[in-house]
Amino acid sequence: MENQGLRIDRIRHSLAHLLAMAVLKKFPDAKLGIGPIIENGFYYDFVITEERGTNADSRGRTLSETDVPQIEETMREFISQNLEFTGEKVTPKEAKKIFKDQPFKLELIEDFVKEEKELTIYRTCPSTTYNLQPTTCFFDLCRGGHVENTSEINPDAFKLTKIAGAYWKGNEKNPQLLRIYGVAFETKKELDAHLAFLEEARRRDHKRLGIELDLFTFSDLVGSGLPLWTPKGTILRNILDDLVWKLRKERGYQQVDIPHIAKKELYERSGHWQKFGDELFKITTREGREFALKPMNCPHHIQIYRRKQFSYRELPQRYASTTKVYRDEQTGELSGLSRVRAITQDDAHVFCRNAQVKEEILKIWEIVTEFYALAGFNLTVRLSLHDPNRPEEYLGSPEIWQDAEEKLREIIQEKGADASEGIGEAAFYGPKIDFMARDSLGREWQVATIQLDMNLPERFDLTCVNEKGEHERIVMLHAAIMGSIERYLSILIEHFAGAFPFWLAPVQVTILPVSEKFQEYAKDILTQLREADIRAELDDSNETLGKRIRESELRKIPYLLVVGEREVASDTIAVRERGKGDTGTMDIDVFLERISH
RNA sequence: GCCGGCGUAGCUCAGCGGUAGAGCGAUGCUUUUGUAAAGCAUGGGUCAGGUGUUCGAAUCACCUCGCCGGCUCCA
Repeated sequence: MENQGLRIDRIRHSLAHLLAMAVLKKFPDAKLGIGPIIENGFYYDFVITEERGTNADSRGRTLSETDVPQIEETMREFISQNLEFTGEKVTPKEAKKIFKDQPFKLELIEDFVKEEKELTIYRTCPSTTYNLQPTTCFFDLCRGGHVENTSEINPDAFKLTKIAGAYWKGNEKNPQLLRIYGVAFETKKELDAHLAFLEEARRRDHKRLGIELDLFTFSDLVGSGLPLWTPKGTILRNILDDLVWKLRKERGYQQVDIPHIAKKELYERSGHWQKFGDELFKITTREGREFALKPMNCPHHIQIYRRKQFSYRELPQRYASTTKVYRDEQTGELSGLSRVRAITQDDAHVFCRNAQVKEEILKIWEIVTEFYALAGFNLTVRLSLHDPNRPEEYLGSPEIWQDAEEKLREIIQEKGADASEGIGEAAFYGPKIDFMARDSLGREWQVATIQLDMNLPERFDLTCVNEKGEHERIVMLHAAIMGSIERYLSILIEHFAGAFPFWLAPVQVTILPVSEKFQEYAKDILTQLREADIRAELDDSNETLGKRIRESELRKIPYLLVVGEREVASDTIAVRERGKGDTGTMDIDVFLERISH
């Protein structure tokens, strides 16, 4: 019996070869990159140039979307020919001969020789002949892992999905290749399920839903990556932020407020000027002084701490600000709310003694757990460590790092959390405990983060006066609960498909009078709801009741209250719940009671 | 930033060398509505912006801006 996972991998790998064959059939001069398997499928990289005419301005023909169905069809033809994949070991010389027209393959051969790896070449020989060098067979440099015969591949269980650019060997200094992606499964049923998942993800896309639900907008004049928040969207932001603040306040945090720019010198001292480089939005004043929009809040909070000499008795000092940071992301990296240039962080910094670190981290951990439980997220934990092979990317000595990382590891152990460890995932000033949330579609997102920082206190000489009257070095904790409100909202919108739970819905209740005659009663209900702090609206527009119900359902309002003759007579409301239809008539007090928990 | 695909009314889109269209939304009137779309009428566009080609450009070319999918990056 074959292992399921291996079998599907072999199918995907084989399809990558067939993809290359199909592309070569259409573009015999295509240069091949690599074609590995990936999650749910495979891809293959190519350079495709086809001379078109001989005049001076002839341009290389490149593959376009319209070629994809044809390539897919060719792949199916190959599958139906019951082709075999046969591998044999070759010498570098033999390999180079076979791939003499394939510069990328030649480079790989060189790499393999350097690494003293064995060279294997796989051969597939389709019955339809076409111009493949050196014979009609297709050869690929490959360590194996194919199906034995294409008859093992279900021709209806794969699909080419998209074309994209990709750098050779993933390095942006290398030439860019054309990458064709495909998805593949053992059965058509699995493929259909996957395509349905993609469709569902597309349906929930926050960029689409956010505009539809009128939560945010973008303006070409304001600029890309700079979302503008509408009244409804702002309600969402404030609800979330208030919640975080409430949890923080209970644990001794204090709000502080800071400007959005600072002098170059601040960021030089913190290390951000060097570390962020081109990502800083820089400003030169008329007097020629250099400022930057803040890329992080820690240096500002640090300066608040530095305003006076603290006694150990006054520690920890816990400062929180919900404020924006600005990063000049490359335009191609921007995407909806997930990746923006103006990022609202719910940022806090704890200045404390070494011995207080554990307790403070546990407090933040509590906030994180409580906050995410509200949206129904289960969190997983990752300990993000520095990469010892790239010391130039981090501040501070190896000893400091080891110490800090060990401390976090202990806390995670004590919490009994099942944490993974991510080498190279640390911040440049310290290791982190990161929290990941799994959304309703099963996708994982990094959300909250707790960072232990022993470096910035060093750089800014942060101390307290201890029991002996000495200046004692303190440590800093960076704690963001949502991380970025923009990003967290993008996750929430998709998680709930825009149907926010009652506590979060920008509009919680819409009142629908059956006709104009019941407007007064409806207004009376509206007042009562608003007095009870319910975010309620009245829809008395001149439309049929059915139409107004439809519109409110599409706006994903949690409750609709229909009031007409019967309700006026009995001083009640008819309650319709989102997605559930009419749930009956009740007194308004009963309704208020019902929604209060 | 790079590769590819796009940009037409508030939204979704058609038109693709002969001078601007539909549905929804908006506005007005009629209707006074009982749980997912009442009827009629009206308005609405420097066809993203710019420069060319052409007798003529939404349509073709080039540049800029913006969006989407990837790549690179994400402290």
